[in-house]
Order: sequence, then C-alpha cells, then structure tokens
Amino acid sequence: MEILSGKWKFHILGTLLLNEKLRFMDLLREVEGIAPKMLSKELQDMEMNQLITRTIVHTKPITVEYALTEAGKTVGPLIDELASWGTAYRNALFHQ
Amino acid sequence: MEILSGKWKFHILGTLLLNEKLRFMDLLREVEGIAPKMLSKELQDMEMNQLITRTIVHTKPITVEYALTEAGKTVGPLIDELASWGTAYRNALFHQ
DNA sequence: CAGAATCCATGCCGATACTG
DNA sequence: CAGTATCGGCATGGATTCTG
Repeated sequence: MEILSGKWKFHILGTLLLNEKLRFMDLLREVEGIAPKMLSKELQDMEMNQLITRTIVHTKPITVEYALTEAGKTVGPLIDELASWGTAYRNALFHQ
Repeated sequence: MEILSGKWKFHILGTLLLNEKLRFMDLLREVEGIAPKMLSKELQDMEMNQLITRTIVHTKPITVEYALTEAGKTVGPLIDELASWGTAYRNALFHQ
C-alpha cells in the first residue's frame, strides 16, 4: 500500500496505462498540476518499486522514456476497481 | 479517494467488515497500534462520509457502537482487490 | 468507557529558480 | 529536455494527559 501512496501515483500510472511510453515533459503535461519536483520524485519511487522503467534515449538533447513494467501493468484492474467503487459508493448514498 | 485516505481507514473498515458491531475499546484493541486520538478522528471522518454509523448505548457507563453502513460495506470488494493486487504485484516481481 | 485537549516531530507537497 | 536545489507552509500523525 505504501508503494502506491502519494498524491500523484495513480494519476501517473493511469496515464502510462493509456500511453505505453511517455517522456518527462509529456507526463508533466498530461498529469495536470504536478510540479517537476514531484513528478521526478514519484517516478523515482515507482522505478525503485519496479512499477515503471526509465530509459535514456541519446538524442540531442537527450530524452527519457517512462513505461510500465509487467508489475506496473497489474495496477490496471486495481484502478478499475477503485473507479467502480466510487460509483458504487455514490449509488449507495443515493439510494439510502 | 480522499474519503479513504489516512493511515488507518482500511484497517478499521476491514475490522468492521469482520465484526458487524464494535465498541470504541474493541476497535482500539483490534486495530493494533492506533492511538485513541487517531481512532476517534478516523471514525469521525468515516461517519461524516457515511461509511459507518455511531450509536450511543445508554448503559452505565455508556458505550458506543460502530458499524458499517450499506455504503461502507461496498469497500469489501475494494479491499479484496487491493489484497489480490498485492499478491499479483509480488508475483510479477518474482517471475521477472 | 469514550473521547477531547494539548504539544510536537516529521514529511509531504508546492512554488520558484537554477543546471548540464 | 530532464531534471535538481532551495525554501517554506501546512497537514498528518504520535504521545501523553485530562474529562464527563
């Protein structure tokens, strides 16, 4: 659970689930509101926990690509369940 | 998601899923390591969000019973998915 | 028993500026 | 482009004491 803690991890993972490979700037754009420092930190966390891979591409200037590992892809169903809980929760409140 | 934030909420909800009704002291015992202040605060949060009910029983001395609402019971599947993600995650790391 | 009050440490997170 | 450095606010959470 601490592996997925932090304000932005689910958002980042969700974005990577939809996009396969993304560069730092892409993520900075897609994950609305995140500051470079936080993005950097969350990415490092998740790389340490082997949820994502970080590959340097030696272009000029260099770019870095982030992608989900197989382990990282397992969060897909979890995010789905989280979303469907949200609706189930609202429904339960509504029908009571 | 902020509804379920906090260090102890899942633990408390899980305990209530197994027990139907519990008093404050019971929860203090069952949720290992939690301080009364935190238990009180988390319970208030969850009562506000209508995940649990709080009923005062006028015994001497008074006791208070906490139980899940219908909305609260919807976290069951979510906790299951969380648990099975844990194993899926470990499995993915192991087989790589 | 069920909590409220108080005090306090840590660290999460944000904004901004800077670097190779 | 892909970050790091620095500063600082504010919330989170812990320990302890007190109350009806």
